Amino acid sequence: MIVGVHPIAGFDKLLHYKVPARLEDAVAVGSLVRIPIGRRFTLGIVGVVGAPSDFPIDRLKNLTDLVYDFPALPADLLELAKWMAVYYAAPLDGIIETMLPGAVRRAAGLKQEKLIALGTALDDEALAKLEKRAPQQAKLYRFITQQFKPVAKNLVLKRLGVGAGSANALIKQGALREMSQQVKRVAYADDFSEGELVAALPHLLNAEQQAAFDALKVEIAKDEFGVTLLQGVTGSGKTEVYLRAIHEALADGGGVVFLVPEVALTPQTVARLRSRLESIAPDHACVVWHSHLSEGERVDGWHELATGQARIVVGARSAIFAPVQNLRLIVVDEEHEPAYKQDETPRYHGRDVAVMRAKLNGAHCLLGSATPSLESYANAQAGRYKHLHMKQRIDDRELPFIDVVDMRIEIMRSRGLTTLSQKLVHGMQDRFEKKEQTILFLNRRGYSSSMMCRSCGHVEECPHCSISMTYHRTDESLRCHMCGHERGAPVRCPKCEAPDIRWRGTGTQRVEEAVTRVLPRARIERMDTDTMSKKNRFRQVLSEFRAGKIDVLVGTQMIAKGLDFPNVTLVGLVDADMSMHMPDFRATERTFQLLVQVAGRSGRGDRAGVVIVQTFTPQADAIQFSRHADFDGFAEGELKIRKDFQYPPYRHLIHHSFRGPNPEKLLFFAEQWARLVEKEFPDQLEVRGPAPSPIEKVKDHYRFQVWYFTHGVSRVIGKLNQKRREFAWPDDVIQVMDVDPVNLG
DNA sequence: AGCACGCCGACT
DNA sequence: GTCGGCGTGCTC
Repeated sequence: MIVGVHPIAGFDKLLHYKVPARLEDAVAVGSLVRIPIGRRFTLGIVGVVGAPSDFPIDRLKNLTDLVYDFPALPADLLELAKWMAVYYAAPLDGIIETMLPGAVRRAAGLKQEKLIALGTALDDEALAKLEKRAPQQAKLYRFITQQFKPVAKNLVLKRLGVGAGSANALIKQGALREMSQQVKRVAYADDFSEGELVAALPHLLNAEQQAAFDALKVEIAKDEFGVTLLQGVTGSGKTEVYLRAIHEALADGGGVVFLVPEVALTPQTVARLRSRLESIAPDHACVVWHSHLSEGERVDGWHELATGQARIVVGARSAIFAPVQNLRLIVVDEEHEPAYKQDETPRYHGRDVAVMRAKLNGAHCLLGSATPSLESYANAQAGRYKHLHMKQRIDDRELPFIDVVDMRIEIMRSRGLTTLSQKLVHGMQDRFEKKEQTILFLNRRGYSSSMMCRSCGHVEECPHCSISMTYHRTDESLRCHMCGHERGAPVRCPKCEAPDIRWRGTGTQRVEEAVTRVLPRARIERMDTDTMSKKNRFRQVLSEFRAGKIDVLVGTQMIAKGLDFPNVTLVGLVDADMSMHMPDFRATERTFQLLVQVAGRSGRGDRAGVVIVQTFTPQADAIQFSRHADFDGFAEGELKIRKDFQYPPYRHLIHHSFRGPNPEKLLFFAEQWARLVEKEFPDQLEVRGPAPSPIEKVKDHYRFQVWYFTHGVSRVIGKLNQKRREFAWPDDVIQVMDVDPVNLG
């Protein structure tokens, strides 16, 4: 029997090995095996059974060992890994590595045992000397000389009552040899502790939940691939629908993966979910999977799933790689969350991988969100996903005190450039007098301005990137900070021809200045990348703010990192719409939500915390605020897009980086790349900015980068990989840095 | 990733 | 003459 193995050794090539007769029955596709490679040993995953086509069979080596007698990377995960390698232009071995828990990669489960055997034999004289000077050592030595094969070190020492020191001394002088061998660990004792079974009441479903569940039940019963987008406002009880669907899949004998964003994996959440799931399927343990588990815990859970003792896993992003058998359902909660994206190679999106894994297994994938991502929404609109709605809240709670200020009116009133509305200014002054605090949020740093039409609200955006163009005073131009697109600054509005163009100063610096003007005695601190360059500054400012030494904090996204400010009773979103024009508007949305929570928590008696939202465009009417708690109390206050909000169409922004040690070679790649784009992708690919970018030196290697937009990621990357082979580019020369959906209005 | 091989400058 | 720098290529 001959098998092809993917080594986990830092390179990406299928190597073939002969399988020793004793292992033939147990080795199969997906097995984790130990292989000799060069003069060392590593682990590898069996990828195919069969002889190589381009390598002489008589030169094949034997594989050394089988680590587990079950497939460590089941066929579906191996397929998934191959798909990911193409889709994310990442080396396959790296992907396989991320799919396996670290301990498994190091062949844990195999206990190391030290053996000792005879080394260079001592002559009689030396033995006699030893006998006299070190009787313990002599005793051990004599015992070993009587053995036919190496013996377990700890066993022998215990039997003979000899200390480890004696053995080590003999080993050191060469009379004995020490070696280690791996021993199969005894199967895990099934001792998962009975978590207090929190009263796991089967909640009654309301009409909407029931309708959603009925629809899902049909989908799951089909036993074929499909995706459902469950769009339900927060508090509409999505979780209960998930649980019913999971029950359905488990009852069918299937396996389930339940993904949640990492932040949602609090101990309470996990405990509650776990007790509910285990009451649904009492025979099957629920494995919890996240980055804070100890290595042992993770291996145990992995083992239970891989052997079929457990059929359901709840976890963050990487839980999508759990070796769940007979997969029938994957649930991705809060599918829009950016936490599903991995920011290191291999860069992948947990939700997209989930959809693909469902496809490979003929399973159903359920995506849930109150505010679906653009790509999921677009897929639902296009009919590729089934779209379910839940619009009704289970319990209506009071709304936070949220004021939306129309800045167009504000500007007319003040007849000039306005950064802070009257309402916000009065609010801040009031807080200052009461010794309470204010946070002003604006996700643009610096002093730069953007152009905006005063009569129609039009914001000039980059035609390629959809971000607002930045005004550069030096040469009277508008520039895109993303792709470098440039045009002369217009005199009248490009849309309605009105001459009322306003150059809005919306950077944090300008906000800080404005606050100083209206609150001259207040202590103001600005927090953005410009001011936080020093390492400890960030923590220092946050702790000072918390201690009340700062009255007003002006900041960008980064203030969302330490949001525990009980004395903040006013939050100002200085420019709500500009934020919504940014490509990463969801991150901004998230910051909004967190800030609304801050205000929601800090009410004073009968006086609720206040959020003042400043906005210029009618589009902001689509922004709606609400305050309520989800099932786990995770969201206390939330901003969301109103349900009839029109999602803009989207494309993907792809960022590739080409790297290598040789600049001349890289230059050659760059030229080939340019020719490739010209010839192969005239309509699918729109390369932006200098393409390719100049070659630059980074640490010990060189690189150039390319950004482009595309409607079909897999098509383009597939083509690119094909060309890579044709051009004989090295495997690792291309790296996908990022694949991001971009909204283009 | 390791490791060998091979091609050039420095030097016990 | 050899030692050793790293650039290049291979590992079944």
